Amino acid sequence: MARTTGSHSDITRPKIRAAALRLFARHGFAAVSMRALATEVGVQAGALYNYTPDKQTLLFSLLQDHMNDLLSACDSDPSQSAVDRLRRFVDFHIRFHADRPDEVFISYMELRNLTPENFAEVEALRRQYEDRLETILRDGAAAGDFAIADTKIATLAVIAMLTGVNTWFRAGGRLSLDEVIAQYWDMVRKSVTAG
Amino acid sequence: MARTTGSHSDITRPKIRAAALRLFARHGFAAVSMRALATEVGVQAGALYNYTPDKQTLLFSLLQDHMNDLLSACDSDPSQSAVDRLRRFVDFHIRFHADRPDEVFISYMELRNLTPENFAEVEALRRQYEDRLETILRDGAAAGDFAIADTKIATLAVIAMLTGVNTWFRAGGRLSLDEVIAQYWDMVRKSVTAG
DNA sequence: TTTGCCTTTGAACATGCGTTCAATTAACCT
DNA sequence: AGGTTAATTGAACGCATGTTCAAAGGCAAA
Repeated sequence: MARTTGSHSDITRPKIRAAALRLFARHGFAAVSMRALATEVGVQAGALYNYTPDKQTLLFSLLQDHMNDLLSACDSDPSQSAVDRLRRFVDFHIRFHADRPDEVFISYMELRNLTPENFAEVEALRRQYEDRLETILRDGAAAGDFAIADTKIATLAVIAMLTGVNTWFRAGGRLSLDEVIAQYWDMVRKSVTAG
Repeated sequence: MARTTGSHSDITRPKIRAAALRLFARHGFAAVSMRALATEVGVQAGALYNYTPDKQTLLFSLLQDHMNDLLSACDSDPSQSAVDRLRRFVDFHIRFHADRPDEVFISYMELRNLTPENFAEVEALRRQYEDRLETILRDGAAAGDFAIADTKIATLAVIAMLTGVNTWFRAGGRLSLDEVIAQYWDMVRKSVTAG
């Protein structure tokens, strides 16, 4: 056999990316062989190399696209008040991440499996995202809306807290996403406001 | 050659654990071969099997010991006020974790490389630790000291926030650990208090 | 000095890894 | 209908993997 009926790059390419996302998230990048990935897609291992030069580049591409999606979707309207922008950020962050558990998981767990060059690129994108939040906190502190000792620490603390939702939240669980967001917004708001 | 001069299980055993901790944290469990580990220790791969039945058990043992250390070190004196106990918890958590970056990293990253049985055991220990914090929050909420909508969420949010320190804190950096703890305590306290 | 235990070596085993490529065939264009 | 391109197969490459084990030799007690 050779080319199979119905085979087309427009079909196979997204299947490979989806399968890689799922398997990398479930078992870890190093633990997923190209043969296992190919089996999940329904092709032989050799066929994968029509779509990626190597395994490393496949991982990098997934992480890079995820970070770019994140930055594109995160609008920061500087005309609103810092409090409103922070509220929108919390809502956006939790919702966006809850929608993409595999991407988020991989983006945190598999960074060390990137080559130094690829790591630097993804890390720069992540820092851009953190800067969006830090800008909000700094603007709010300057305006007297927030009481924050160190905006860099507060940024990292808030992001860690929000991203933590992904470790336990499951749609259809005890709490709806709206309820979760409401409580996190309450805690975030109080944590950066004068007590 | 066979047995080497100076070889002794009291020396080799801790060397293996230390090397495994370091390498697993740096490269990930799946990416570290038994031969690479043996090289780091200074023995041949076969010698490792005097100290662990297999690679999986070595990982499990490291995680289990870490969680037991954590639970032993975390005293919870119920005679104090909830606010004091929470303050002590924040201080303890950040300090304990900052002292053991490799153990903490592995405990979060390599859970999925445990067999289901081993995973369940480690997970149970982790839940015990979370329960310590939740008890503090629930007591404080009952006493009217805290304003918390859902103590389970608040528990997870606070732990995620605190553990996030490990992703960026380095001794000798811009801020001392005391300064970091002070700011995190400020944020945690405000986040669970009526605003 | 001899005896027996403790520790390590080094080779071997079967299996799996990422990657390459000529051959093969489906899909598309004219 | 025929020719070109795109997609896939399946075998092969060299090398690394976790684990086992007989042989060897350091160590401590008698």
